Amino acid sequence: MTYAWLDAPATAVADTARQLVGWLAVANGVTIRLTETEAYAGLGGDPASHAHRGRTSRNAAMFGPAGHLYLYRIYGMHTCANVTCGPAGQPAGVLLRAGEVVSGVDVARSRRPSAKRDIDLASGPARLVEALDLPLTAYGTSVVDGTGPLTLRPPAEPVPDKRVVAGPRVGVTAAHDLAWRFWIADDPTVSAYRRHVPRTSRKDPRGMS
DNA sequence: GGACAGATTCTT
DNA sequence: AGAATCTGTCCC
Repeated sequence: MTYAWLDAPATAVADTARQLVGWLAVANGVTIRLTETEAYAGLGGDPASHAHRGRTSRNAAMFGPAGHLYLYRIYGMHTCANVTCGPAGQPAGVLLRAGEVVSGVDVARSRRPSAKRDIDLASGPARLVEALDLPLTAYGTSVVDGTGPLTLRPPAEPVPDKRVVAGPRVGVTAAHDLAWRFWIADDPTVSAYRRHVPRTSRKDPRGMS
């Protein structure tokens, strides 16, 4: 399968993020309708991007062709999923921030025992990955040709523009002015927006003990 | 070699 | 508001 965004330049990553709102993410018996996405560029223009400092073993997938999984571990315990955009050599990606489980709810619940309500099953990037049970071994696999565990499918009807809101990215200080987060207005599965706040109490701030 | 902050989530 | 807990980056 081929889609227009697969051939879009990396500079169009925000448009791609917008388009992917409403798409279906299918993996391991669970289907999630994406309600929230976030765009990340790379070299040069986007200090918040993992690719901003150049290629590493972790972000290598972002430097590859579009339509592949860039998975990364965050805070030592959670995994987040991006879909790569742009041609090889031009890093860009769309973070799958949240979605609504539309099939396989029982399976998703068993993977997310802490979720109190169904709308909490995938209401965050790490929650979404856990609901889909995407292992790190799926790193770099295609999301459009069926060879990997995750497949992205377009919705029957695109989400109309008037239903999609754009705003600042979550948890990001750099480039705070960019409205590169997209979500469906009033959707209960959209992750709660939190202004970036530095971590507290990593160590005794006074150096006393 | 070491300190630190982070595209988070869950519990107090 | 704090904890769990790993890694790239920056600064010795």
